[in-house]
Amino acid sequence: MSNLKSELIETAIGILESRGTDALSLRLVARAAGVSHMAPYRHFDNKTALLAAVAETGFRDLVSAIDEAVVVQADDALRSRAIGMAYVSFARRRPALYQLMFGPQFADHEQYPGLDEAAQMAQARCVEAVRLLKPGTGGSAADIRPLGIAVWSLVHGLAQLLIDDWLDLPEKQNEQEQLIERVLDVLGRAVPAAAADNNTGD
Amino acid sequence: MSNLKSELIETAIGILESRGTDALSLRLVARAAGVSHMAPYRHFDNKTALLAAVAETGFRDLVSAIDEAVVVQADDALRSRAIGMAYVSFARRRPALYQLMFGPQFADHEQYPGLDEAAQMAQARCVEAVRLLKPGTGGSAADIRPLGIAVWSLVHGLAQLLIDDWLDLPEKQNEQEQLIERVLDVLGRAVPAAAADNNTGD
DNA sequence: CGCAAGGTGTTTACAGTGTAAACACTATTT
DNA sequence: AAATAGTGTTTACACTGTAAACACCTTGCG
Repeated sequence: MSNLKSELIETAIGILESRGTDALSLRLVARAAGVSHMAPYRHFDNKTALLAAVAETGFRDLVSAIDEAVVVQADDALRSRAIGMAYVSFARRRPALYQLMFGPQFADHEQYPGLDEAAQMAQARCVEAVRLLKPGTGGSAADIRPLGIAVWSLVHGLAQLLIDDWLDLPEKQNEQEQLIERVLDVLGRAVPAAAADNNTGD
Repeated sequence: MSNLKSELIETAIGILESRGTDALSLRLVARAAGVSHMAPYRHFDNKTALLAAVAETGFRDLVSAIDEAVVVQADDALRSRAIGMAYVSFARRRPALYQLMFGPQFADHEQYPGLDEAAQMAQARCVEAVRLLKPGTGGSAADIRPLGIAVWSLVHGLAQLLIDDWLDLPEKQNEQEQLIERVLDVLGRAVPAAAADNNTGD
């Protein structure tokens, strides 16, 4: 059983979040973990594979954060909103990790099945946010797919724009959160409308 | 007047789009441009500054692509939709460039004012997409701000998810585009609803 | 028991990277 | 004519990811 593998992942996350993405070199991770700079290669094919493992635990943390935020809510509408807020909050709380998770390095998803699976779980939470708002029987899978994608896109895009500071936000933090809530609510109100559209359309 | 500066930018874009982000090293750009590997430093403070210039022309290209798609449309609703479609199409057509544009390297926006300005122009097109859908007098700036951010977030997030292949799309390309349209339309329908909400709310 | 095998770590080596420093040439200004 | 500023080059350095060869330690098996 190799203790070192998971220790490297945690060390990498620590460096990522304390010193930033640019400082995250394999050699530094190895040094910080107290091993030679080639030791990581016994547990990961290459640097990207280590980063993929980091990204995977990132996705699992994200899913946990969402689930924890959801269970304490009283009704479905609040639960749905909590998913979006928890998602964005996670990204803002751990920006470097979040960026890594969606970095372009893992283009070949076949190569990192664990990462892909963890990401799917995050996506599923967005679909869940839609389902919680849809009235009635829940509808067919085909119906909610565009809505689920829309929620994931909105929430992910907003997270990125916030992290990279493309939006100039109000200074006060509660105003920031209010603005974020309002952005998320745009979709929150759109979902029942779209669902009703589908019902009358058929 | 230095021909080399803009030539380096174009060369960099060429490498970026033909060989990918990982291959984009300063030294390769210099070699491809036929100069010594230190020549770029006469025109850019460092590698990031060159990348910022590349990103800036990327944003300008994006804005051009949107504007060209808009002018040929017949009415406001079509124009609004065309903005979103053109945005996403650009990202899919030039994925490496798009990723670079939103890369985390340019966190300090004070340092790259040209880039920031170009990005603001792209954001303005998203706000415009909202305005085209809002009925009546256009409302106050505060009203549309969450809507504009929502549009930019949705469109940007969708672009990223598409580029990095997180969504598993249908194979046929026209089905892909139909799905994308449906995702964008979720917000397209939400905007008038939200606007009406504001009107009745006051 | 002895010993082969495989897993885990090390040292050494190498090509490639971003960038600092010193130098050369050319055009412009005074 | 001389000083200056702009543009390019060569050289040097610390750092990176990774390949290769070697050492150790466990484990299974004859």
